[in-house]
Amino acid sequence: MREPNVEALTEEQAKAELAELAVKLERADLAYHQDDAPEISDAEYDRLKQRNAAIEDRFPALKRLDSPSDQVGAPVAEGFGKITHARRMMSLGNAFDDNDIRDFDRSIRKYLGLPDDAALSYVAEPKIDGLSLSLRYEDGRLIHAATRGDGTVGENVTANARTINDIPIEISGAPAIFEVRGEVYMSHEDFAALNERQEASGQKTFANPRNAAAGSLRQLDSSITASRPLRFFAYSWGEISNSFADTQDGAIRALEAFGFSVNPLALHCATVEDLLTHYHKIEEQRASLGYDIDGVVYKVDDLALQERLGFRSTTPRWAIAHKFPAELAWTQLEAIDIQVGRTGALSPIARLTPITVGGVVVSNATLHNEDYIAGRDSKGETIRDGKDIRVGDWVQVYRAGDVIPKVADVDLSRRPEGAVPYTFPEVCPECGSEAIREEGDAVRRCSGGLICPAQAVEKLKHFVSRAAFDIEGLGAKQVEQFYRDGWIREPADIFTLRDRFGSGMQQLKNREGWGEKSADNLFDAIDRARSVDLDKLIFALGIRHVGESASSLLARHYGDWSGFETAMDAVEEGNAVWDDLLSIDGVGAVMATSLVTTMQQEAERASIDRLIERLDVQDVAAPDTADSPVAGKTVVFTGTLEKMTRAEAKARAEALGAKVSGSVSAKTDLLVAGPGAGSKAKKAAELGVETMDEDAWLALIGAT
DNA sequence: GGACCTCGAGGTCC
DNA sequence: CTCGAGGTCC
Repeated sequence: MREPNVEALTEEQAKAELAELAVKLERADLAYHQDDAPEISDAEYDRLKQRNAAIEDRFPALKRLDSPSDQVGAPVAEGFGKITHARRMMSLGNAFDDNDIRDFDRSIRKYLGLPDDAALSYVAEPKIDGLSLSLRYEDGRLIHAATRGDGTVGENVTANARTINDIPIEISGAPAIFEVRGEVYMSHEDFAALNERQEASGQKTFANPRNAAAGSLRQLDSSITASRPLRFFAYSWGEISNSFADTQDGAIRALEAFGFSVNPLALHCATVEDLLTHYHKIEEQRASLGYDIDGVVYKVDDLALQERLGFRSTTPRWAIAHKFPAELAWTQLEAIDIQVGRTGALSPIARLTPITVGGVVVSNATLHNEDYIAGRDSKGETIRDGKDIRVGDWVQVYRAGDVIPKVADVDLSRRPEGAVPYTFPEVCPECGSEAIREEGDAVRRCSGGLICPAQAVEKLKHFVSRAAFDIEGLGAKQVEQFYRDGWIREPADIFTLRDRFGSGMQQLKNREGWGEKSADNLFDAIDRARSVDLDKLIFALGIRHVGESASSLLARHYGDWSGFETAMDAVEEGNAVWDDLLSIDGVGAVMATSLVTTMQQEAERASIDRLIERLDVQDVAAPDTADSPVAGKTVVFTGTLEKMTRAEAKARAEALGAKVSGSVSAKTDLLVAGPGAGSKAKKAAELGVETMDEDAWLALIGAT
């Protein structure tokens, strides 16, 4: 098909085509360099490049930061499209010993209101150490495949998933809409062979099968993925158009019948003790399985109960991962360095003689805080038998959760002569200000505030981060560079960058990696960022204890910047504004104090005022209450609930936007009364509060 | 006491 | 992106 003349393109078409060209050219580059097997002819490649340049010439503003025409410093970006999961992909809670599992069973019984001796069965299966993938089938055909991503939005890796043998392109017998979830992994044998091939062809080898699988699935060129021996176990599902099983065990059998590989070690267990027996059996077989596993997953078998148990913010209540003990290794502690964070926290880092732990070379480990180094935990209790950590010591390290390197133990018999206990600095190593440890606080903090360069830089990094201003072309690295050069010292400086260098932009252009276009693009991105939602702005300020969710609460409460600002100016502990602030569900005294102290601190506030002048702050609308019959209502439960427990009733009501309270007052909108309701029902009647029974409530919220 | 959030940390890959 | 400690809220 012939493309339209460049002159005839609308800006929107041009943008779309540039995006397409970027992908095509990148694929071609990759195929050419990595594969020695170009996908398109040289002539075609040149034609695409020329067209890309022509469109960029006509629409200079549209030129991408990762433009294929830029030879230097053009990082690979957005190779994959995004897919929003129809159902969130959750992670699992972790357990580390048998007692954690008994607690898990107890808490489920409590939530469901089941007695200790009632039957409650589970399914146990190995936790594959790979990466999770969600496959969507419609009418039996694979529509797309998405990685987990942040759980809500993943990357579209459909083309790559199609190359995996264990993933059927068509299935039969499944519901019309069927999202299968499972784990992509690589076997030990295939991993070893792949690394041999990589080495033979002079390419870099992978540290472990997990990384090899992840790297292979995220190839932009699916022909490379096809050459990698990936496998897939199905174990779960997302959106389905109709139910296909009553139990977890039945679901696994059904997945198998539909044509998926399922793990042969999945086992239905009638009791917790059976789960633990199976765990230890799997642990014994671990080395001979032929693929990496990092624990055993337990799930409540009855799907109706899973439904009732539901989810916490990131994990289901009805499943848990029982992790294997971490691998340990001994190495020497060469030094202890101190890093200063955004809030001024001084964090000690162990510099270690590099050593391999769990398939990865570790050279740093966190030491948390000064008590941890001294051999005490936050409650003053002894850890590591009270042994302190000294520079020069031989220390045992492991990767907690198979990720974070930590120091587990110290070998006193090998302690070098003359080793002295570590003295934690009482002065900030970055700015020399006093570092103060508040009573009852585990961390020591630099008191320098804005004068501390480390804090200033970390605050700026936070300001431009993804969840805050998210300015394209201005990442952590650039911020550091700009700070060092004195161009950006506080957030407001970002928005005057163009004015300052508008005419003398030479300085920026002359810098390595910055062409005229990329500088222009940066300024355009900054201009776009001027229009910012109130919640993102509050979050960006980087106030201690005020994170993403608190910022959103505050923004919704105050609505616009002037409302927020007025309140912050007027608030005083104990006055009406203070009470109003604390009335926000989720805001307590500590957060409020931190917020108010910061907003009323002169230097800090002046900096914020300078910033606001440069911005166009967007109001935040009140939460959408349209789709829930009880949103915003205050509900009280009383009497015996027969179909659900208190905790369950509360969680469900809150999920629908209701506020659940313990006692009836004039503020109460609705009383749900079971049998045996007493004084509360009476009081509700006196106050004229609407009252209904459990069945009416369930009908109201559309549950059965 | 449990759930949730904030914060800070290191490691790997594209 | 992951995890865990510490802290907070309910």
